[in-house]
Amino acid sequence: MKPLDADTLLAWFDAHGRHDLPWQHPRTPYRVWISEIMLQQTQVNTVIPYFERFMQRFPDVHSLAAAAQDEVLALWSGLGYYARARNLHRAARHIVERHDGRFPTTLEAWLALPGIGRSTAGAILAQAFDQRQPILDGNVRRVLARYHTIDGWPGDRAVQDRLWQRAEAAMPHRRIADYTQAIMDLGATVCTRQPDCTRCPLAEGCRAHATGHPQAWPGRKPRKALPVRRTAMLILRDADGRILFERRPPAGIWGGLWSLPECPVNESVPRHCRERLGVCVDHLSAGATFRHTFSHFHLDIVPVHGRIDDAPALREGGTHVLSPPDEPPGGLPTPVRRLLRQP
DNA sequence: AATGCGGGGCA
DNA sequence: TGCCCAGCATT
Repeated sequence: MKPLDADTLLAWFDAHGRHDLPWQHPRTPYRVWISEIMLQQTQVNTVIPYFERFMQRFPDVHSLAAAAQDEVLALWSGLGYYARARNLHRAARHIVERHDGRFPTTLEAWLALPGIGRSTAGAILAQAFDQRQPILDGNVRRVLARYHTIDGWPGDRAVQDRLWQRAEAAMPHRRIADYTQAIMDLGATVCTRQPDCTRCPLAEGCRAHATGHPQAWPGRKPRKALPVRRTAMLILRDADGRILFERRPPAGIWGGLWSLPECPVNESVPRHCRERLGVCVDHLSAGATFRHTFSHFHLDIVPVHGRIDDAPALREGGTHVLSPPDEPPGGLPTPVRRLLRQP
């Protein structure tokens, strides 16, 4: 099978690709690394403001390694998949402690860092070090699955293996950093879910385009109906208007973030607060239920407002704190931020 | 409401 | 090695 033509793609990139992304100027290993982690599961336009704020606060790997996890998560708050931020922070410490603050230049060394898989490692080496390494992110997967009409869901091992083979075969021997950005840009701007083949430089050799139904690739993940869980989120204010925040466990959903105390919907809120939080609540009122959807379940959230004592006997050191709603003690999950914005 | 988006961790 | 897990934006 004929690989796609890298020269044609590079010519398109020179004329129509994205050359003004923040991590391209300057294109340092640190900036490329941070951007690649943020770009896992998250689109470019969403990432840009987070990237700018992150660079302001943590301009290099040393400042990141020296930071408290709370501060890293606070800057990540709203981006989702918070394990990325925890792994990024661990990786920064790893680089400072074991690589003397210098970035690795081999695939193996990057893969040894938490949060770095084959595609991310390839993207960093190609873009920051101009090494000839393939990548296979969602954009590239879409382009290659269509160009070669590779059937099946890319999550399947066999399908993934075929895509990696194509990704390797497509790499040019020069301008690898530009090529890597080019094929991602094509997937992000032209070969999207509803592709615009009239603007595609590769349409001529694309087998999916030839079928007239390019949107049929890549195959979709087989989906089940998501279960629904319910919880009450407690917005408990003291006399000064401060809110009771609760730190979530270090892993799992919203791991390491600050959130609101929760109460199972079939339990009495006052009793739950007394027994689990050690506070007395009154003036309870429920708000409108809203839905937050995770990848594998819906969470229906009932906001419950209440008043608590001036000096609650908070249990467990460090897991609970009273703070003004606009000055949370750390990063908050998106539904909690939304809850505190519109009381 | 459905879809897309990489990698970690565990059996 | 094959599952299960995770949080947003976009459509």
